[in-house]
Amino acid sequence: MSEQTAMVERRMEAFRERCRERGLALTHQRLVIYRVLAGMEHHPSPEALYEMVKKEIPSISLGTVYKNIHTFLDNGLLREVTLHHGTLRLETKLDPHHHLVCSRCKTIVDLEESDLEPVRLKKRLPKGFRVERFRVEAVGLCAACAVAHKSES
Amino acid sequence: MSEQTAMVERRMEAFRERCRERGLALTHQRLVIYRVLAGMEHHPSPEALYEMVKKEIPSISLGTVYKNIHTFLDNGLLREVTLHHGTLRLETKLDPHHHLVCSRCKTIVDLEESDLEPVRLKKRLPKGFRVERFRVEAVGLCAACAVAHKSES
DNA sequence: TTGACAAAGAAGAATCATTCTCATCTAATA
DNA sequence: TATTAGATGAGAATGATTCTTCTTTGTCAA
Repeated sequence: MSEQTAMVERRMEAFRERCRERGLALTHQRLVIYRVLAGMEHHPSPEALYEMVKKEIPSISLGTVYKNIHTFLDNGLLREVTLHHGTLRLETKLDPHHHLVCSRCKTIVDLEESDLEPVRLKKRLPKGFRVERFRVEAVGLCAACAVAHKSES
Repeated sequence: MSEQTAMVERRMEAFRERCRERGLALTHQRLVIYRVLAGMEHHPSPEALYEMVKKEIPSISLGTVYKNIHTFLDNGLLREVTLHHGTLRLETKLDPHHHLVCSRCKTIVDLEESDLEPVRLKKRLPKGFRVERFRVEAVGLCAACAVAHKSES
């Protein structure tokens, strides 16, 4: 069994267990969606995932893929690679800097480059990727949301 | 004159100059769009920007705002706060890690946390923001795009 | 096992963000 | 000031995502 297959198997096991814990039905569609996603090297869009899944379940609908993506995200079975897809956000400050992002209200505030220890790779990257700059997002809760969050839970 | 106003003025001056250099007409709409954006603390969406600009130019159309945003981006007058807006990207790898992002073909590849010197703030943040984790994007060109880019220019 | 019920799926309409088209309009410059 | 390339406004078109409705399927108690 290859490294890759073993990894997919491990993730599927975790998936099944989590679904049981959360009372999520283990439908054929869900198993296929998750397995396909776990087996992909890159980070597909819902549409791309749908195309892959259709090879195994031709009758599946795009809506089902979207609905399950959200179910999985809500249950910590998936991660979004990017916060703030969905709408363009703009800035006129052009010198290098980073951002604080509130994971609850999605507000973005600047973080000066000088407030952060310099970001550095430990070693050269394989694969010939040429890094031009590092973008850092400090994800967390803004003051207002931290308060709201505490009183919720 | 406040710090803030002075900063906006400086950006407007740079804006005017850049437009002249690039042969971009200095229309009333462009000046207002840019000034409003430069004066905002946060990082608005096109829709939010449009709402602000409409207070000064009620007849402006949303299409004009979008078109100018792209003109400004193309000419280095604005930055997108987030790459990858536009479509959700997913991953099943749940342990902390970062990403390499090709700015040309938008491919995303994982970067292990252990490949990077740990990210650290130099000092406590003001404003009571509570950081939960750092997300780092190493932005650059993948091997394939680096080659393509060289032969283009 | 079976049957009832809640959860999940399929299909397609609806919505939201963004882009495009095209008929005016205007900034730049001669 | 007249010319004209480039810019705007209005609204249609597109692409991504969500919603609605009806049908089907897992799950669980009997």
